[in-house]
Amino acid sequence: MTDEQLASAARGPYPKGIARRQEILDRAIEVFARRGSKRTSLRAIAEEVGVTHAALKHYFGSLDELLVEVYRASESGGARPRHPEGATPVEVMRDAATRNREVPGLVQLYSTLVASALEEEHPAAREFATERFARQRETLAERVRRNQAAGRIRPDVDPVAVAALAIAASDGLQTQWLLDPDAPQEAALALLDELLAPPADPS
Amino acid sequence: MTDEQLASAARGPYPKGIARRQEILDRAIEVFARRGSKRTSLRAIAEEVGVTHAALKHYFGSLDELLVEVYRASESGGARPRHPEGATPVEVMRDAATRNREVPGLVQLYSTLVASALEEEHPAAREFATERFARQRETLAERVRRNQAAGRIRPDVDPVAVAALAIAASDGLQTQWLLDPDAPQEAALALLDELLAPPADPS
DNA sequence: GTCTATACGTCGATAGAC
DNA sequence: GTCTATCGACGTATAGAC
Repeated sequence: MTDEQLASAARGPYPKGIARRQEILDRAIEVFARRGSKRTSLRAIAEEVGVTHAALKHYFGSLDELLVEVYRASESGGARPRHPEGATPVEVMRDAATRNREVPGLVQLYSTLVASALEEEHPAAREFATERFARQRETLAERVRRNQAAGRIRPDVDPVAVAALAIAASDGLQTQWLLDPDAPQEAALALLDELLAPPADPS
Repeated sequence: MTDEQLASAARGPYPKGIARRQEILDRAIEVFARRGSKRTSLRAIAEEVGVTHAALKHYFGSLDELLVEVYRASESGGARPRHPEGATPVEVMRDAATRNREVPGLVQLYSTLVASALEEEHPAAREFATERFARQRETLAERVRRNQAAGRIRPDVDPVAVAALAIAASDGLQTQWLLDPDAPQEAALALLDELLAPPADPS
């Protein structure tokens, strides 16, 4: 089976199909953003988008795959802040968290995807989450190294451990904050940032 | 409506009913422990427990409530390590994480409950998660204060922020580790512990 | 290729018999 | 207190219209 045939089976490689798929995805994203955390079934999305649920299946293969695509698009859709080279990993996560707060239901969607990823019968969600965590750890670890070289993060900490910690903290604090807006999300992230800074040097 | 009537509607207040409920719950816990992260529907659980799904509903009200009860019991069921008064909050979370690893499916169950808690139509899960986070933050913050008084944690950090951070880190690192056993769970928690320790004092 | 119509099996929930 | 019967909704699968 060629790559083209594979792609065809899953989503249609031809201009018309690709465009249609994107069109449906755009509508779906809009529906999610408007709905907030409300219930989302394949059939409900299909109805709001204006097609049958079988059409969604045709383009996306499964509900999980559609949800992954919607999350990917929603996440990268907002205003991208372009962090300066030297921004702290925690600062990056904090900006992401702030942006997430603007999009209703996005954190819920993420949480659902991660929970599904932990169960065997959701391969699409699992692949998404595993890949995303791995890539995030890599990217952030590299940023830690840059910060260490610039003297902005203590040199005696393992970059990968810092990355994993920052991701975990960001994810966990967002859900705590969503359940209880009094939970100290910003304060806790700021705290982590300070803890990672090198000991004060009264040069 | 009296408390007794309320309890009756939900779970049966009379000795026989209570005993039966506990009996069913015990079987359900055993089923979960044996099954690992496998699929869990009200009907599947009922079949393995040896009753109909209607009976489960009678005693637990909803699938969510049953899952919450199973998680509560599984979590507190294992060997309780009784931490020394002076144990660090991170040490406490690390022990909990280690224990969780021994019970297949427990972290998945927790993750499912938290994800459900973020959606409006799961009040039982939401109440469970909100309460649990709040209580955990309180308990851990108190522990932070004790550690600060004893000079084991730097005095200049906010106890509640530390507690929220430790919980988030523990939760997030467990899911990262589950998706990728190479993810630095222990290392990241150890790192957080070190960061919270007071600056070395060469007395 | 794109999409609809239709059907299958399972789900959580509910009503009423016993 | 526990069952059977039934409900509407779900994700998925497939045949075939165009």
